[in-house]
Amino acid sequence: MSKVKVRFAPSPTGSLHIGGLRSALYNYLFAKQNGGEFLLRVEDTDKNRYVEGSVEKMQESLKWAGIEWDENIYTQSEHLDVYKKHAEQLIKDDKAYYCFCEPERLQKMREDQTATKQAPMYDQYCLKSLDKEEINKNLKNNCPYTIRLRIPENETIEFDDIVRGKVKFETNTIDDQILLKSDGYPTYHLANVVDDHLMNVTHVIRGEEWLPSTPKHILLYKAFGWDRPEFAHLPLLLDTNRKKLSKREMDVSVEDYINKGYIKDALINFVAFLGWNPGKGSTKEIFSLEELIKEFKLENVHKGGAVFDVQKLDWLNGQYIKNLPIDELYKLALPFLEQKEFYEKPSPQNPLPKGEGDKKEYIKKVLTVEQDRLNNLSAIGESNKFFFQDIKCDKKLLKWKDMKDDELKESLEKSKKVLNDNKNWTKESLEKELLEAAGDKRGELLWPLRVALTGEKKSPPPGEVAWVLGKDESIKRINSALEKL
RNA sequence: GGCCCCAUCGUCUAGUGGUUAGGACAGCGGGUUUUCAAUCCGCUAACAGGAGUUCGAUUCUCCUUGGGGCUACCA
Repeated sequence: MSKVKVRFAPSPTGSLHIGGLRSALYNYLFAKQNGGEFLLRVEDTDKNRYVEGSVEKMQESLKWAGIEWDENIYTQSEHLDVYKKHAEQLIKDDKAYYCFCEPERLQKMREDQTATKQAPMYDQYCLKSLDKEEINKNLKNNCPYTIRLRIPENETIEFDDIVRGKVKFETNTIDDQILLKSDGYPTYHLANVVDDHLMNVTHVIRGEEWLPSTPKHILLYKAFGWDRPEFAHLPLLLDTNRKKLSKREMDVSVEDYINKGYIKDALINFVAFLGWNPGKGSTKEIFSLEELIKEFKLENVHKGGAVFDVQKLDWLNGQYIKNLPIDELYKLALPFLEQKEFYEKPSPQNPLPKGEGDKKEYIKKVLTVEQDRLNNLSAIGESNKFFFQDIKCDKKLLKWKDMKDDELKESLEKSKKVLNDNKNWTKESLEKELLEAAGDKRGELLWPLRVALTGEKKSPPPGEVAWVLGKDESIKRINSALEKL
C-alpha cells in the first residue's frame, strides 16, 4: 500500500467550523498513526462566497488546536488551468459535454419538475439537441458555457465506505453534474477529484453531507481512468434539535470557543469523542492528542450523528483546567483576566502588587485558589474579584449587625479557630476594630486571606471592609485557600 | 417529492445470540462544607414499533415509524 495521504479541504467562507475541526482532527489522527501525511487544501472555487482573511483565520484555529499540516497549503484558485484542461479532456473522451443553457432556463426547468413532483434533473438538452456545428458556433461566439459530466445510464455505483460499509447508488438518479462553471472555475466535484488524484490522496475522510456526491466522484475517477481513493464519511455534528450544526442555533466556529475560554486539549478531546470512542469497554474519557493518535480507529467511527453537548464540554474543560500546571494556567488565563473590567484599576486599596514579578506571583496564587472551581478560562476572577479590587464598604452587606449576640459569638468562635485569632471579640470591639468592617459574617475572613496573598501584615484600615463579594462567596474556599498558601 | 444514510438512558456512548444492558455529562437526593463551587456517596433514566430466523433476540434479516443529509454554474 502506498503511503497514507489525507487532506483537510475547507472552503474559505468564514472561520473554522467546529465540525471542520473534527474532520481535520480525524484526518490528522489517521495520518499520524499511519505515518502518513496530512495536507491542507483551500477550496476557494466559489468567488461569491469567498471571505477575505478566512484562510488565515482557519490556519490560526488549526494551529491553536495543535493540528499541524505537512507541505504547503494548496490553493485551488491558483490552478484554474489544470481543472479546465482536465474538463476539456473529458469532452474529448466523450465523458463530458458543453452546456449553454442559461441559468433562467435551468431554474424554470427545475421549478416545473418540482411542481409535477419529479426529481429535479438536467434534461440533457445540450447533450441531445446540439450538434457539433452549433456547439462550435456557440464557442466561437463566446457564448457562456459550462461543462457537464455525462452520467452513464442504468449503472449501479457501489463502494465500500470505511465507516458506513457498502453504499449503492443508481446512476439514473444522478444529475449531469456541472464540472466547470461559466466563469472558468471548477465546481467542488471536479477540483476535488482532480486534486485528490494529483496530490496522491489515499483516503478521503470528510463529512456525511458528501456521501450523495461520492458516486459522481467515483464516476469522475472512472472517466479519467484513475484509481480512486478510499472513502470515509463522518457522521454529522448536530445541534440540540438534531439538525446539522448551524450558526443560527449556537456558536459553531472554533474561534468562538477559543474566545469563550475553552482550552485546546479539552475541545480536541471533546470533539474527538463526538462520533468515536475507544470501545472495548473502555471508560476512559480523557485523552491527550498523543493518546488519540494511538487509540483512534477510523473503523470505530459511528454512523449516527452526534449532538454537540456544551455541558459535557464544560465539564471536560474543567477537568483539563484542574490538571493544568499553575504556570500553564497563568499563561492561558492572563489574557482573559486582562480583559476584565475589575482587573488592575489603580487605587491605594488595590491589592495587586506593582512590580511585574510580584504581580505575576500574586496572580498565580489567586489562580491556585481558583483552579479547582474553574470550568472556563473566561470566568477567571469573576467570583474572586476582591483579589483585584478595592475593598469597599458595602453597607447593604453589613448583616452581622443584625445578628443576635449568641449567633455572632458562635460565628466568631469558628472564625477565631480558623484564623488562630485569640482576640476576644465582642459586638462592640468588632465594630470598633473594623468599624464598618466586618460586613457580612464572612467579611472578617477575607481580609486575612488578602493579607496572606499580598503579604501586607496589617489589619483592615478603619472604614474599610474586607468584603466586596456577592453573597455566593464561600468560606470553604477561603479556608482551603489559606491552607494552600 | 426523489435518492442516500442513520436508530441503546435527555446527551455522548459501551456491550452481547442468554448481562441485574455498563460508563460519562446533565438531573435529583445525601455526606462534607457556618452559604456557593469543588469533592465523595447514592438515585432516576435507554435497547422506536412489528414480523421473521432461533431453544432464546437489544444483538441477525425484512417491513414500518422516526430522525438526518443531499437534491445549485455552494462547498
